[in-house]
Amino acid sequence: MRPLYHPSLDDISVEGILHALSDPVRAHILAKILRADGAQTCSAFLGISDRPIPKSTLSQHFKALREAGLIRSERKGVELHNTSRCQEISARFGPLLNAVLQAHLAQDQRRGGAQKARRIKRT
Amino acid sequence: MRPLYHPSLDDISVEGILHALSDPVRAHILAKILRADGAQTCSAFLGISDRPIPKSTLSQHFKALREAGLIRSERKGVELHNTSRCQEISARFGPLLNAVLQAHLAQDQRRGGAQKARRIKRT
DNA sequence: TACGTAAGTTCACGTTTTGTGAACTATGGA
DNA sequence: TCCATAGTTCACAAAACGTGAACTTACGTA
Repeated sequence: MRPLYHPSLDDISVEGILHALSDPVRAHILAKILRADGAQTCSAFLGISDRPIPKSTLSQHFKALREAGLIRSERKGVELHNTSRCQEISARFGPLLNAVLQAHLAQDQRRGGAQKARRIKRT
Repeated sequence: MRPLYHPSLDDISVEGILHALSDPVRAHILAKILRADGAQTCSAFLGISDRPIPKSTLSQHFKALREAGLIRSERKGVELHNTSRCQEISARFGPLLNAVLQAHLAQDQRRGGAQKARRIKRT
């Protein structure tokens, strides 16, 4: 297993962030990590969407978020502990991240996803 | 030639906007259209990047922006007049668009692209 | 009317990216 | 030592992207 790559702050790009968050599943993942008190494991997200996400796909999503600089992942035993890098990001990119997350959230609520959003929040 | 498709406000999505603007060329195009007083034609952007962009590629970029709901294009004779839909978008999506454009701009300036940004501004 | 030209679009096709099942690699118990 | 669990890697099919070449449309100009 390769070591986990995390870009330095300087290597994080606006286009990378936007691309990573242009996928609603990834946006959900980040939002939930951000909301959580402690770290979140990958498998906590297997049922995040209405259709179940395969493990391999989920793994790629985490890799995408990590390599875009949005999360930090540490191996703890058999699992991965994911925390957000939102603070660093916001310090460098200003209101970008909040605006994006907030827009996704508002959209979820606008859509019938009122139920879905609540379910995710609870989980 | 097919008619130009413009999504209604309700059909515009956060993920669509982010995906469209995760390409720096498209972000530049939108920024310039927004800055311009009147409408902008497509061919005004042939030299927007350091390497010249082929016409066909440019055409696809405009289509992407249009179908994401970010610009409105009207045929005027032989050319296309493109204007931004940023006002509508901001009314619905709040600070999202400004944050994204601002982040791109700041990044351009941070990079050696200080020159490039100035050149584009002038054009 | 018939040409020529300029602005975009469409098509075809090679390249890249994405999603996913299957096989694999840790790690932590019993 | 064996098993289960978490996540990764691989291989490959499907989708998205970039671009040259051919095409369409509109506008002169003769």
